[in-house]
Amino acid sequence: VSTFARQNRFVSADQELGQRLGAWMNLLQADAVMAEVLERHLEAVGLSLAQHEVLMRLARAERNRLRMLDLATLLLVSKSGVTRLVDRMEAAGLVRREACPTDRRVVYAALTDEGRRRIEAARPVFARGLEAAFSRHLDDRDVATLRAILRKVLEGNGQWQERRCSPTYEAESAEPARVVS
Amino acid sequence: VSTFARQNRFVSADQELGQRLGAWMNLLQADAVMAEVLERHLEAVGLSLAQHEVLMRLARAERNRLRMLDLATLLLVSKSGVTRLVDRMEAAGLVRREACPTDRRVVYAALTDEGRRRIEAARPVFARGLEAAFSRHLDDRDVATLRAILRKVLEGNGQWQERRCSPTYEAESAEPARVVS
DNA sequence: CAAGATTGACGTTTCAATCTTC
DNA sequence: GAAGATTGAAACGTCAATCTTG
Repeated sequence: VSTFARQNRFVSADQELGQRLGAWMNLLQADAVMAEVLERHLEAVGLSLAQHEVLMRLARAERNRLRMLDLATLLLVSKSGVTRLVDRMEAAGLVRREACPTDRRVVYAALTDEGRRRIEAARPVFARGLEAAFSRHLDDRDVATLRAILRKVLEGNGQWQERRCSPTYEAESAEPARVVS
Repeated sequence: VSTFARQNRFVSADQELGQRLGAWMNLLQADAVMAEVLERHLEAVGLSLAQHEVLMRLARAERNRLRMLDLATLLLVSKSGVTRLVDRMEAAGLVRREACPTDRRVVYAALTDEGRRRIEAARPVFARGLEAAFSRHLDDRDVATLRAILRKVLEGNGQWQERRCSPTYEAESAEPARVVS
């Protein structure tokens, strides 16, 4: 080890953090890399990653709609964040706001026909993006192991929620397109 | 994956996508949860997570300084992003811009005395944050496995760089890029 | 011309305050 | 008062254009 390394407190101090800091850095970067790949793939169908996730969440939700606050929770954004996101997507015709008849404080974000077409068109594209960023480099055991470890982290932080963390992609096409008046 | 499933492109594709999608969602959320815990811990020493990473990168760099562009690469932000970040941190007295005598296009971001004090004060706090968000829930094998898997993903995407991904890599080049003939 | 850094314009997200409804 | 949603102001980051230097 160089003289510099011995002089630098951080190098030795990092031994305490050990592999933990590295794991955190790798997590950050894997996230960034994968997001970039997915974003690039979704450009082909004119959706941002955020928009895609909104549509995906709505597509698999009961009656293809979610309360604004529930959507915010699923997307890991703030209340105002989801308001603005839905603003833009409503302007783009991808979603529609609906009133709740039983509680007038509640606003639903609902999938439009156009939104449904777009998420269905995006599906194979997104799958290919995930393949390119992820599957191509990992086997099934790796993926399962990764999920198990991440689950431990989330559960340890009291943040594991089946609905948010454990997707069952098949629900998306369970219902035929609904009539919209 | 069974032979039958492999023959059925729909089923096979969906099952695999579900696992991959789940892993991606878990990655996103683990990232968000850990970032939030770390931010909260760092509040005690008056640093944001982004500021902390700048100081940490500078603290371990040769001569405690880095070219703006190298810093941007390490932080996974754009050129202008690092300009703005250093603007704010310079105003806060945490870093200082320095000219490069041999190449006047280059600007270094360098640690100030105050910056050094702050990153040293932050070190145990950050370590506790990492412990709370991460280490507490995983054993050494989990961490090693996680890193190995994430490394596969990064390498597969051509984004593995020892310097950026491995915290024990001590030396940063303080010199301008070498000319390759 | 190419590399490094900054700037201006812009898009996105958050916080705090506000409004409405329960 | 509390819950749900929205709004204005501000923070933060990016892109494209620009400036300077090699």
